[in-house]
Amino acid sequence: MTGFPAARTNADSPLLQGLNPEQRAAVTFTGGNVLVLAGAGSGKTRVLTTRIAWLLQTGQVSSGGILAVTFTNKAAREMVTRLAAMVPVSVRGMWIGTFHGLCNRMLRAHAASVGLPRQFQILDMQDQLSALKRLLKAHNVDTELVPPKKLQSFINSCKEEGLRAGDVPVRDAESRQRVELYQLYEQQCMREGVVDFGELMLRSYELLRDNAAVRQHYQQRFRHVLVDEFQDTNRLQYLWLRLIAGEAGNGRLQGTSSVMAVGDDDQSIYAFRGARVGNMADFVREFGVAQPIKLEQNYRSYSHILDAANALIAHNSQRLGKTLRTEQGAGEPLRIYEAPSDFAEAGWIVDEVRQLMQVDGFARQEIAILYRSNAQSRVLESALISAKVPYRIYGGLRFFERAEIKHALAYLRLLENPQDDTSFLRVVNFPARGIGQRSIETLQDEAGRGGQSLHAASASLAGRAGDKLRGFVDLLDAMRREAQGKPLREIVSLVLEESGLLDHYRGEKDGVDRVENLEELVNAAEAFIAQEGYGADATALPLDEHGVPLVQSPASQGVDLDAPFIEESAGDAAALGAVLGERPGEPAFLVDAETGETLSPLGAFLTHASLEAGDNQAQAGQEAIQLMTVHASKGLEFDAVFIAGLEEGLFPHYNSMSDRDGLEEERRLMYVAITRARKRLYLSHAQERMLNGQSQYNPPSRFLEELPEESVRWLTPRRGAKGADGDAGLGAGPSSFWSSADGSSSPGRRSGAGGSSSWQGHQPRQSADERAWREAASAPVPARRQGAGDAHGIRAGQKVFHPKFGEGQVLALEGAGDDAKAKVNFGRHGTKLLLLTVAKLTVVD
DNA sequence: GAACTAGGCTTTTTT
DNA sequence: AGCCTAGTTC
Repeated sequence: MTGFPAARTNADSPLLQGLNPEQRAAVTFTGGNVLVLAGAGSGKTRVLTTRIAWLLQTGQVSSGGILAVTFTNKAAREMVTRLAAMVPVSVRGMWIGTFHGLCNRMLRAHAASVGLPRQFQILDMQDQLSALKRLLKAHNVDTELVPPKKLQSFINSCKEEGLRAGDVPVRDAESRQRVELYQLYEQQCMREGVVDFGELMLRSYELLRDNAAVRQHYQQRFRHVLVDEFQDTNRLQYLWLRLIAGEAGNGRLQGTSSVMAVGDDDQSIYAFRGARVGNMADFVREFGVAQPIKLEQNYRSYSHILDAANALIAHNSQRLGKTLRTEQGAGEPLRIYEAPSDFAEAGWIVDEVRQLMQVDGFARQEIAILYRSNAQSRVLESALISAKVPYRIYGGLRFFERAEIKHALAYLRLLENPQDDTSFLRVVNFPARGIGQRSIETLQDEAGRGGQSLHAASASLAGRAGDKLRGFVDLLDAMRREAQGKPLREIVSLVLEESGLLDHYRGEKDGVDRVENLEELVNAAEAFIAQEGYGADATALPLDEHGVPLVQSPASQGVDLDAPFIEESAGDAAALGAVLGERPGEPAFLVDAETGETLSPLGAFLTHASLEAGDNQAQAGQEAIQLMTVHASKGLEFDAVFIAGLEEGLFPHYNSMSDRDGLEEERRLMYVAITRARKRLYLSHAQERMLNGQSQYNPPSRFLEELPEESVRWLTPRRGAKGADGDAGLGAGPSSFWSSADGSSSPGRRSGAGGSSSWQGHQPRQSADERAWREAASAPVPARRQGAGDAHGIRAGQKVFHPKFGEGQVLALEGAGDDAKAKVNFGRHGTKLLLLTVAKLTVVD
């Protein structure tokens, strides 16, 4: 590969300006494969993107020879953006994406060779679970004995290890059954033309392993492979990389390409989903890494924060070894606060947040509150709401995972692939069209007999059920016909209307948000088209979710492949079967030369929806405090960070405390949390916490003990020391608990530094809230009256409490004995007629 | 088929 | 406590 403007050698390239010696060594490494141990905040992404830019600029590789793999779409996007800003080369032609995104791309290009229909759909976890439930039902397997979720994680972990059902050893009847179900599930997926996430990876691996031509093609194409977050790779991903990097079949590595694996063993926090830190050591051995490069210079945090992180992680026994250092000053020590309750903890955090903003001038979006589990966000949220501090919460349902969106996507998938039974079942009776369980079971039996899809079987069903089912199928077929040739936006629109989804939600009293989301889906479709270049310009290349063309344009194949700054076109497509088809007046399609099948804009959009579930919060970009789990915070950084709920059992979590590996992963999680902070770090724990509906009294996290004395400051007397907190300990009953919680919110309690302004106005607010809280928490005492016996301590006009609907007023009573009912107005929840023998009603005095 | 209730479950999460 | 599923009743 020649032709780049004279390969400038190292030192004078502007790209290398400002890099420290280790970073520079990594960027310019030329000795084959290398492992980069990149500590938190050590400029890892910069090194990765600069290396790609440097490789291109020095003419060592053309853009088509680059393969860069990340774990999240966000990371891939970031890499593309930064790279585009760095070098004037088109990022098209480079393979930059997530493992799954790239595997998807590979499978689409070779669909016929891997035995998949070109328009195969991708199952997300939800879809997979419902497919499994259906399978279990069809085979009369007791879900008590084989919980669907267990089966799901079994299958997924098999795939993560690279194991097909036939490869899994069988020991006893139970494991035999699981393996059989794995096999049956696979058959079901193939029949329906769907693949799960693990399958994308596994099938792509098998393609490379079993098809020498394909393997050699990609091996020769990718001269440089870069892997981000290498500590999070699972076994299969490792094997996949080995093949890509030049392993010949089962033989040894031949080293056709150079691999740079970048990772940090101390930040490995995904073992629970198959990540294998051991891949780092294996990589060093099998890929012949002479000397790992360590990036230990931290550009993010003050030294108190780093000292704390280093001291904490030193408690782990299994490490490759690495110590972060910084040239920034000491900064302030970490502040540790003990609150009497989770409620008080939230109150304290909000006060500190306000002080950070008002007194210290921190920007809102530069403050993050981190916690171990999502359940903890509630208290924090309510404290922020009452203090009127805008916040943004990560996690939870994402756009494409919302029920109404999944429904709409199911209709769209059925247009694309009528065999998709999971989607069929999802919407066959939604909105309700009189097709009940019985009809569906009959249909499933019929389909099972003929080995047909539900769609196909509908034609041969007799009776009223058959008519109704045919009505549904006709509707789908009509929509499909109508969608023919229309732009994606209109297809989505017409499906929303004609499926009856919009009408359904418009008629629902809480349907406003859902209607809005559905309308948003139309916009998302349009944005997808605009961004990906479909349709609008028939000569544009179809792009995948990272703005990379799915295949090369035939027109570009005549271009000098080595010309500088020209879109690379290595021609996998031409070489291996896929060509870009363009028809006058129609959007570009991806065409499989072997089968002639096409991937339409709709197909591409559906793939996009599966692979990238979208943001979870609508109000992105707004200036707000950031709330998220520690897991979600990985890769981010903030000026000020709060880590809440540092209690034994919560962080470290119970389920991880029993073995050393689990505990060490928790400690790495804590390490990740600490290293998110640039300037300030606040740690807190509560003596009492409501968890799963009951109070828990947990001692402070052991991780607090593992921090160096010099770098922390306790704002409250350290546990064990005598102090004002003594009264709220373990033995405290409900009443003393609440009084102690109240006590904590009095300004006088605070031993930390000033900032009194943020304290004003806090006290009354919290007391009011706490009163409401207390009422809600103490009101229901279901044991007090249940059953018919004294059913009628209840009279009209009384105030009652219902565990679900809250407080309400009894409007009327009717019936008697076991049939006695009360009509109760629950305000916000409306008026309900409740059977007194059943409903858990309590009289409120 | 729809509405409602009872009962079980509950770490983290991306693709 | 809150969410989801299964079961019951109208």
